[in-house]
Parts: sequence; structure tokens; C-alpha cells
Amino acid sequence: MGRNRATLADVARKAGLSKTAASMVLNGREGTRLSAEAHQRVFAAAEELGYRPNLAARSLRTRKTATIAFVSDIVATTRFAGDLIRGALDAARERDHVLLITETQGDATFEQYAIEAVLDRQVDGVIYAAMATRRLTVPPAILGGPVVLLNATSPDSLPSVLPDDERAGRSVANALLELGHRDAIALIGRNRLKEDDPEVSLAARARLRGIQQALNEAEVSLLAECFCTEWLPEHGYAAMRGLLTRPKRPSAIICMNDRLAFGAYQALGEAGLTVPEDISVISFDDDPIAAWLRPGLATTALPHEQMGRRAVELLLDGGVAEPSLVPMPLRRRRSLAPPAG
Amino acid sequence: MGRNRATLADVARKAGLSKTAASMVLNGREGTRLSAEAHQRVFAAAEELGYRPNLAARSLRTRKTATIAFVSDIVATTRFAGDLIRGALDAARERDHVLLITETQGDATFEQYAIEAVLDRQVDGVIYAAMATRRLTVPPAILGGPVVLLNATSPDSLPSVLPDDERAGRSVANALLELGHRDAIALIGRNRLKEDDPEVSLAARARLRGIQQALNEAEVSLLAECFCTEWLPEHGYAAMRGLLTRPKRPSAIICMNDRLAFGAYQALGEAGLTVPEDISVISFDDDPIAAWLRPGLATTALPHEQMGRRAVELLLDGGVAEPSLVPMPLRRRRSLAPPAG
DNA sequence: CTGTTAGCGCTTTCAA
DNA sequence: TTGAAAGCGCTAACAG
Repeated sequence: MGRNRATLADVARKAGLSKTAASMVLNGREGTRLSAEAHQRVFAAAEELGYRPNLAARSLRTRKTATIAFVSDIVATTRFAGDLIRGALDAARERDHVLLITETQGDATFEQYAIEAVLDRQVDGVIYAAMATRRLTVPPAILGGPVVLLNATSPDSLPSVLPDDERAGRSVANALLELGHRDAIALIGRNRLKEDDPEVSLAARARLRGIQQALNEAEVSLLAECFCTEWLPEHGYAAMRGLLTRPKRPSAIICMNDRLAFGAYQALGEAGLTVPEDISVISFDDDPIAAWLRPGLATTALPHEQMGRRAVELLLDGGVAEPSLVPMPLRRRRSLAPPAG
Repeated sequence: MGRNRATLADVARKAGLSKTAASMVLNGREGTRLSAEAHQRVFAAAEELGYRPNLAARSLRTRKTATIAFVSDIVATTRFAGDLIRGALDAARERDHVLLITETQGDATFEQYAIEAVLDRQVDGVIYAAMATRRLTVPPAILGGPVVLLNATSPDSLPSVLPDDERAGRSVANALLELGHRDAIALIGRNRLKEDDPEVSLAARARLRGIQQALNEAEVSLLAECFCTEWLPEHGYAAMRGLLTRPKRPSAIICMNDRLAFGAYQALGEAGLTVPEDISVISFDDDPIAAWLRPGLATTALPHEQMGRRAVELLLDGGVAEPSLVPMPLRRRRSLAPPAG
């Protein structure tokens, strides 16, 4: 790769100047002034030879690689990883940086390996990303340089980027309250593990807190709360079926994520109920299925692209050692209506 | 980052040997034999100092960076990008390599930039990936070194990795034939643009070819073929509604991808028809929704993880300059049954 | 068997 | 204004 690339020495020779001079011209150094004509000659030579600096060589001197490590637990399983990465890539490109991406698969050995691999390559900083919003402890090895936590926080005080799930919880509840839903709102997706263990999830607790705040302010309480062992369609389906056996039918459902909502839709369809005429549904994440469902599912979007971008900004432009919350926009779709009757 | 790292010189000094000796011991060179005791001293010193070689410095001499560029058009929009990357990451790690990932967003300027960025960093090779299977022309700049096309082919003869869509087409059709479906099979998702322009898609044509081969062999012809301008749920929905207005109802539906099938499910549900008792459905991709649907959607999986892996293998272990087809496994789920009656 | 020397391509004193 | 020389950390010739 990149055989036969012209070197700085080639450019200097062609321009009839020293490497030093060529280097200074090409790097636009202010201090020492070379004649305008020398500038010309250097630029012309570089142009003609198609010169591009060898960044590995440069970094040996400058100790800067213009390369950031993006270390994450899992890139594939979640649909959202791509957006996190894309946002980071965009912001990195704008700053002339590049991303070295590794995946630990939640495995300590792989993690160790991944971290050594990127540190050996002298990256300028590390973005340590979790695919589920949670608290974690960062491997000490990366603390030798700039670190930003993405979709995670840690006991060490470090800059971090998180979605604002609590505010999202309030938006979701308020969206229903504004439509006139009061005492027939049910919640699907309570989960002790997620709510109680910040190392499993921060989202569950924050969303719940937001929902309850908004409801309390309106002096409304939930009609029912369904616990689910996982946030998958089948659990949403089962929960919804359960709700429909109760004497009082809910006028609106809040699901803790879109996959649960998808399951709830299936149960409603089978029961011959229509969204939103019979029951409104709203949830969290803005998974692609939310837009594909009929009717479209109202939800609050995980701002993954923004978050990836923010992480790079904090890393490169500097940022305070505390969580930076990114708003989750409410996507209003047809699954919302005033309560029937 | 990585300040205060011990250097080879530190190790050599501590071991009381020359840098050369230390280098040879640490790299396990066969040629020159140092005393067993010298080995011990070097290893001990390296261990104690937590020595790790500076790969940027090494690459300056060896012209190898143990870094591969993964240049793709779009990482985010498609759900599958993650799997492609994950497969590549795994295979790279097994070979002690790391991935520099960039995204061009299909924009020529970004692409130019991305390619220069990775070449400047002296990558050992480039994986040039497309998110939709298609034919493309690779930017000449990367032809100076090893290149593998991922999910794409090109007029230049280069090693490439593609899913075996044609064989998948045959599996899909055969799965229905085996169940006894004959002259009431309908196809949703024909699309002239995708079928006729290899730079848009190679999958559509190959899938169609496979389907038709299998049907021809069984002397069966399609009951109906629906054209769709895009392969999205809404188009599958519309197509399915159209099919249900015809005099003869199909016994089985082949959808060109899972999103179309999702739309078809919705139309079937609204029409009060049951999958698979009334109509069987099968499709392509194995999008996560395929498993979430009720009943589970039978489909042929895009082997993206395998493909990413294969690309790295071809790049690093060497491979012939021709397409390498990766099989698409059939996922049998509950959406298949013998024709009713 | 071991060590010295010379770069890889670049930036950066420092001297002319 | 310009250039020579040193050196980043490593490996590869080549002598000892």
C-alpha cells in the first residue's frame, strides 16, 4: 500500500531547498519566513509529485496520530451502534481525525487486547462506548490519556455522553396527558433488574422517573404496570394480552421501548382493537420499526448520531468531566389520539 | 495518551544488552541465537517495565502497520452494516490487525478524503464495502495495494465477497415447492431498476434468477408478480392488498426482502387472513423483524458477519481475484405450511 | 553469539 | 532567510 510515495526529501530536492524549508512551507509555519518564490516552488513540487506526508513518520516526532480509538462492547447486535459510529465519524472527519474501531464483546480478554492494540498505535484519545446506557468502570490502561464515555458513566470523573431519558419520560407522559388521557394509562416494561442495577441500565430508571414526575404533577396515577423480564416483542405481546383481560381497559399504553410496543401492537391487532382509536401507544427509542408499523408509532428517539458526534467533540475540543445529556426528540406519529368516548 | 511508555532502549539498558539484542529476543527471531540467559533478562526487563512496542515507530521501518482500512459508503442507514463490521473485526483481531473505519456517504469528496486519510496512515490494505450488493468502480488511488471488495464487484479484477443470492432464490422457491405449493405462488418486489442496473443492485436480479430456475425445473409458473418502487413495508402492504383483490388467492408469497414481507403481514392481518394456514410467506435478508413477527417469518439470511470475515481473510491470507460467494442460510420459521385444502 | 551503525520520513532546535 | 543535524522508536545490515 502506498508504495513509491514521494517523500518530503523528494519535494525539497525538486524545489531546490532543504527538507526543513519544505516542511515549514507545507505546514504553513508562521515564524520563519521563506520567500514567496520559495513557497511557490515547494507547492509546485509537492503538487507535481503528488506528495502526501507519511503520518506514521510525523507522529513519531509529534506524538500525535490524528487517530481516535472507538472501543465499544458490542457493535453488531444493536441496531443503533451504526448511528453512534456515524456521528463519531462525521465529527472526526471535520477535525481531520480518523477512527480506529474495536469491539470487546463484553469479554475481558478481548477488551484487554483491544485496548493494548489501540494504545500501541499511539491513538490521541479513546472513546469508550457502551451499547446499552449504563454505568461501568473503565479499564485503568486507558486513563493515561484523554477518554470520553459514550452512552455510559463511571465512578471515575470523566466526560461522558448520555441520552436524556428522564426528560424523554416526561415528554412521553405529557404527550398523553395533553391529549386528555388521565386515569387509564398503563405502563409496559417495568423491570427490577434494569431499574435497580445501573451497571445493567440507566435508561429504565430514568425513563420511569420522568414518567412518574409528569404524572405526579398532573395528579394522575397509572392504571397498571406490567413487568417484563426482557424488552422484546414477545414480552410486550404477553403484557398487552394480560392488560386486556382486566376489567378496565386502558386508554393509552406507554411502552419502555419500541420492541415492546411492537409486541403490544400484535396483541391489539389479534384482539381486534385499533390504534389509536381504541388505545393510544407511545414508547422510546425510535427503532426503524416504529415508522414501519401501522399506524406509525409515536416514540422518543435515541439521539445516537448526535451522541457519537458529541463524544468526539468532547474528546478533541475539550469538555468537563461530567455527563453531557443529549435530548431525545419526540416523534409524533399516528399512534396517538384522545381517549375514546 | 501512552505517555511515559518504556522504549526498547529502556528494556535493553535494563537487561544490559543492546537494542538489537532486545529487539531480536522480543520478536523471537530464529537466525541469531542469544544465550538462554540473555533471553531471560530481556523478557524480565520488558515485563517489569511493562514494555510494549511503539507500532508507529516499527511501521516506519517495516512498512507494515497491522492496520486495515474499512472504507464503506454508508455505515448507519442499514441495519446490516454492523454485522459486516463485526465479522471483519473478529477476523482482523485473530490476525493481530486492527480496523480503521471510514464512511464516504456515497459522496465523491468524502470518499476522496477518506481514502487519502487511510493511505496517509500507511494501512496494509483496503476493504472497500458497499452496503447494498452492487457493481461499482473502485477509486484508482487504492489500487496501489491490496484491495478486497465487500458486498460488491467491479470491472477491475479484484477479490470480492458477495452473498449467494441466486442460490438463496432457489432455496426459497424450493422450500415452497417441497411443501406442495404449485400454481398459486405470488412474488412481491419485482423492480426494474434494481433488476436491470447492477450498479444499483445485484441482489434483485440474482434472487429472481434463482427463483425462476427452481420454478422452471418444477414446471411451475408464478401466479402473479407485483412490482414495487421500493422494498419497504408500505410497498409490500400495497402489493399484498392488490393480490387479495384478484379472483384467485395465492397459497404462498415470496417477498424480495423482509421489509416487504412485514408490509404483507400487515395487509394479511387486516384482511383477516392467517399466516401460514391461509397463506405461507417467505423472503430474504433475515432482518431482526423476521424473528419478531408473529408467526416468525421464514427467510434466507444475509450472511453479513461471514462476509466481513471473509473479506479480511482474502485481504490478509491472499485470495483469487474473483467473487467469493457466501451461502445464505435458510431460516425456517412458522410462516410456512402446505397449501390449504 | 553479540553489538554497532544506519536509516525509515518527519519535525525541530540551533547555527549560519 | 535558509540549512544542517539531531532524534522520535524501531529493525536490518553488517561487522566484530
